[in-house]
Amino acid sequence: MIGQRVRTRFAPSPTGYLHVGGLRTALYNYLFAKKMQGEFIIRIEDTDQGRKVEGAQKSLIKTLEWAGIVADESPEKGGKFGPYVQSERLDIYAGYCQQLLDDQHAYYCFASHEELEENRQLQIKQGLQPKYNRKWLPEEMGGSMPPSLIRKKLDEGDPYVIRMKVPDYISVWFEDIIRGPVEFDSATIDDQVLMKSDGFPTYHFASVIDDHLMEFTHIIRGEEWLSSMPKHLLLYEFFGWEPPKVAHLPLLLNADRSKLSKRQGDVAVEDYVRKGYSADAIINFVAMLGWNEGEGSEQEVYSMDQLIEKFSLERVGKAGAVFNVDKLNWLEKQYIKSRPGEKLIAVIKPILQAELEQKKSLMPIETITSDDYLAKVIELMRERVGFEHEFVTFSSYFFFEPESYDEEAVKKRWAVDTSVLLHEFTAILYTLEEFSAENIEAHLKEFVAPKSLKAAVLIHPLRIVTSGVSFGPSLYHMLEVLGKETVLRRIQKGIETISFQP
RNA sequence: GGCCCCAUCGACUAGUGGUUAGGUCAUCACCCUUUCAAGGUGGUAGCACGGGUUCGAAUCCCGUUGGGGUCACCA
Repeated sequence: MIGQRVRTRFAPSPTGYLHVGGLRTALYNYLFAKKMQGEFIIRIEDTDQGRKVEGAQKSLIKTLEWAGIVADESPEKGGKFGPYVQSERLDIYAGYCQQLLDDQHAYYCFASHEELEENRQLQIKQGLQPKYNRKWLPEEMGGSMPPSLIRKKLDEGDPYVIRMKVPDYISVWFEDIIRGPVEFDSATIDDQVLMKSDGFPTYHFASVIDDHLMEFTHIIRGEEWLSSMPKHLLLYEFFGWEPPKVAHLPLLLNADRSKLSKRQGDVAVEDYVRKGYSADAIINFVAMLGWNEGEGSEQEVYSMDQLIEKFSLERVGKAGAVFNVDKLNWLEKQYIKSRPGEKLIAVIKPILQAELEQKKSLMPIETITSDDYLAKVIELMRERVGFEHEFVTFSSYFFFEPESYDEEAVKKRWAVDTSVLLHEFTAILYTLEEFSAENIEAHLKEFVAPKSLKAAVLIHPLRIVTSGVSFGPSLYHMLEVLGKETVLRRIQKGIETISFQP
């Protein structure tokens, strides 16, 4: 193992969407592998046929790739350690299970669900830890079940599971990269089922075998697996294999510090994608939930490449971290502010085009869908939006006529003489040869000065009639971008529909 | 309940025996400003508690409390 190339894996079960906690686990595995110039692999753990969801495997991988986490080996990509789907490796598990049976490290168990449940209830009632009572542990392994009876059941074809025999009176010890030494007493470890009655292995058995066969050097997974670590270690010992190094990540938490769950917000990466968060921000955010550069660094914004360069398991914290959307939102804004215009245009254009199929625009389509126009909108709006799609939805007046005028704004800014003033000023705008921000501003001030009025008496109404709302970018620049024709049309419409409310 | 893990501002965290306990988000105030943002300045706010060890503990040890995970033929 020394000097061996680092290999890590993310091993989700295809039961649905990708959980943000899963994304972070995948990310840390990926970052660590890449940092060490090693390999990152995706393996699908579909040993529970009942929970398998059609299409989940594909969407899981797709979402990871969307986030920039691309595997070196996976079910779709293949690799020399395949197959990478556990349901396609059944014969492998069967072989290793037989070996454990032969070596008396595992035994057949014919107990029914009812029997087990009854036993469990009894133990709980007695205040004991629910554990299998070893009724079917054979005589030759220290139990009380005669081989003949086991043989008979087997011959009759009764359904059975295969359990591992946890050694008595030993302690299992290991060193967690994040947590340090952890110790368990074997008395607290149950005789875990290795093979289910449907012939499929359990997670514990399959993952240990695959982790070994696929030559992973480091297992990085959530803390919820910490307590099943001793079972896995025992299996490695039974087989005489060297266990990989392990790191158990702290959990992601709800605001109330319970394990991050639905009910209290979105947990699926897909939910965040749908809301408009970018991969940059989500990766950055999730990376900082439990890891930091340390050494006095005050950097908050990291690219994937920077994360790879700086990541280390030693600097992963031990305590759970609350998934705080406020910080995510802030990060998203940071990325929007610094994202190159072309990239934003590429994202915005399809959104706009979809909108244009729903709604009619009075503006020239070729103009408003041009890169040139979109670039101008972006420059005016990039510090004012929280998501990329808001370039279209939040400031829709750059593409569509205002459908209404903000009532409160009108009430506050529309005076008795506003319509008249606007009408007069329109005449000036009409004559403008150069419809530029500077020119508009100069003429507006010129118009207003002799009347000893403040520019605000026109500025606010102009914003209302052209945008419909009371907030937005610099008015003059906004008018310039909208263009003379549109501005004149909207002023006219505004004067016609808005009336002074005393 | 047994076992295991964890514990610095509301949130994410820096800190590894000597710091006015630092940064970011959020929040508050002010500045900038036609609006909204962005930006700038400043503020509020934290070492869960109790014992040790030590000249000296956020830092080391023990305990308490609190939180979490896990105890399936689910992963």
